Amino acid sequence: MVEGTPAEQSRPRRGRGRPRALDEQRIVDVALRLAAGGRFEQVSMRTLAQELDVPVMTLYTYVPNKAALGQLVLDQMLRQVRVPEPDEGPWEQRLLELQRNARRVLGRHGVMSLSRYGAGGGEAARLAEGVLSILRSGGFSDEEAARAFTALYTFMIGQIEVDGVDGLLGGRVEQALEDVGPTTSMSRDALFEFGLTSLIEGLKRQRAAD
Amino acid sequence: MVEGTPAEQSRPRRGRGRPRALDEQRIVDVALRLAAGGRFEQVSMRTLAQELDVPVMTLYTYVPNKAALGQLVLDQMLRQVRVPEPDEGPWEQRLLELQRNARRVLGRHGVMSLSRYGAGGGEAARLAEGVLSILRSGGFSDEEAARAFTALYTFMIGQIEVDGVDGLLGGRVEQALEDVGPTTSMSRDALFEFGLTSLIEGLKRQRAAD
DNA sequence: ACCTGAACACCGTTCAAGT
DNA sequence: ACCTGAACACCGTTCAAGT
Repeated sequence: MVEGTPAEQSRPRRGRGRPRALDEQRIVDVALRLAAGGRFEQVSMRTLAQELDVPVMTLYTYVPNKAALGQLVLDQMLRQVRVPEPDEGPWEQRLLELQRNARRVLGRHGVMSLSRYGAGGGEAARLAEGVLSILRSGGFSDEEAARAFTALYTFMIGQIEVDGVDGLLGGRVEQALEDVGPTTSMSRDALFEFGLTSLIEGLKRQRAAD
Repeated sequence: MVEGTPAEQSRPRRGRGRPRALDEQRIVDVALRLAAGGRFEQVSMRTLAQELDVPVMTLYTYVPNKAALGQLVLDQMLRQVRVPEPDEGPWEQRLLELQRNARRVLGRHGVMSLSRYGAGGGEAARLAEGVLSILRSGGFSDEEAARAFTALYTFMIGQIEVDGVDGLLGGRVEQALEDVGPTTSMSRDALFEFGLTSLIEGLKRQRAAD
């Protein structure tokens, strides 16, 4: 799909057919950067264009609309999530590590409403397959693995959502939770580990019970 | 805080001081109705005003801004979530039932991005206290209960988020998940029960292990 | 006090015209 | 083909003026 012929590359400035001012990748990169610390929804096409020093409508030469751009950005984020290799420890640990990676990557860039941009690109499928194969290596049948996947996915979406609010509020979700009632000495990271460990433990029991 | 004097109530039509065309409750009710099947964010102040047959700016006499209205709407929704009484069965079952209730209520009205409107009103605190007291009755210490609460909260936020997308897409989340990989014969309701049961089971083990 | 029209500062995107 | 200015159909909210 890469089109650049040698001819084009050797004389980029003399181009008669006006050199493409932009490319999809650059748009996605800058969108990702602007979204950092906030939500992708908050980045407007106008702001993005301004940052790229280009009129707004030029963006639409490369991307059909904002939703499509969202999918590209999501895919780009997910690409950075590493799936642990089979030899990197027991399956529970690999599963934990994968989810840790995902949370870290999604947290580093601005968290977007993940569930809203759907599976879209191939990266989501890659990660899903990663989770499933770890579960299978842990003795889950296909059906059991699919069920467990859904539960893990739901928990992760919730975590990202909560982290997202945290980011927007400047680390004050604990405050909000305290206002509501419970207090714990655990950090947010520790609570994530705790919840995920508990869930994995529970899923293991359900499998054994089958 | 209710102000209505008998005098006012006995001659509502003759009011010299122009009868308040609206009240907060009516605005919240209609907002809740309009949000049904979608997201509260999608209901615009303009649409809401139109439905109430009132100029947009009149709304701002009763409500400072849309975010504040969101909190009122959220509180109104949470008010409908019943907390099971202590004599309604073992704690695991009561916990499951409470979460089921919450999901049903939040699903019936349009799901809003729950986490985005924060604790706000007293209803969130009421439900949190409900969950905590059930956990305590299950032998969790305060600290353990707080940790477990966070995990359950995270899972619930994720579920609501996923349900929300489901609603917007017309029940096609399964489709999206299938595209990504895993398939299961379970319904979404069954998967919710499965995930929650697993998590509760895991939390129980973590408590026992302490 | 309660109410409200006009206006402001934004959105994403369509459309027609430019090279 | 690639690019783009103007315009459209929206937002939430401020402000000043009305009763």
